[in-house]
Amino acid sequence: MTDKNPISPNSPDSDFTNQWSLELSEYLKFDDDIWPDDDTEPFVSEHVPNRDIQQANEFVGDFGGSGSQIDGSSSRGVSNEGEKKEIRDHKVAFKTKSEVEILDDGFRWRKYGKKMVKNSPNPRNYYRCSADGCQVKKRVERDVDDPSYVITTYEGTHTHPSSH
DNA sequence: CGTATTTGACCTGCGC
DNA sequence: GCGCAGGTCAAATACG
Repeated sequence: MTDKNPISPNSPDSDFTNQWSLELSEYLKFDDDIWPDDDTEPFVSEHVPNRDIQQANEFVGDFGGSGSQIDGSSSRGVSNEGEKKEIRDHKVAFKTKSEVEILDDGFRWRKYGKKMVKNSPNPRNYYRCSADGCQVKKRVERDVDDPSYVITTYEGTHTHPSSH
């Protein structure tokens, strides 16, 4: 990776600077709760000028696939400490139209895993916040029907200012 | 030199 | 009980 944006060679990057110059197509929500619409926003706060990503309204519940539920909370190995806090499982999935998955939302993400989903020929990337204490996780996967679309699933809530 | 990224291995949960 | 699917960690490597 020599470039930060390995996009198509013939695409005019005029609009593809390095921000969210894309259009939110669908907005998926999981769980009963959602981030506060006025505080501690996971991303796109004051860093992104193109903040036209307001509450869409496209509910897509079939994202979970067939029986595949998004779950990542499990006691690792020999854990027994009552770490079950009030931390709600803020699981939010965004379907964005972009050619790159490395969209800079103002936070630094460190890739910690790549897996291939059985329902898609596309790999799924797992990112985690680089900030200390920030246990926010991000999951990026390409759409099966529209490879031009990227499904980003955010898990958790940032607790530190964007150090970017 | 430090940080980010990579790939494979390994663990856990569920299903059959 | 084993296999599958999905998720996570860890060591090595690349790059700034």
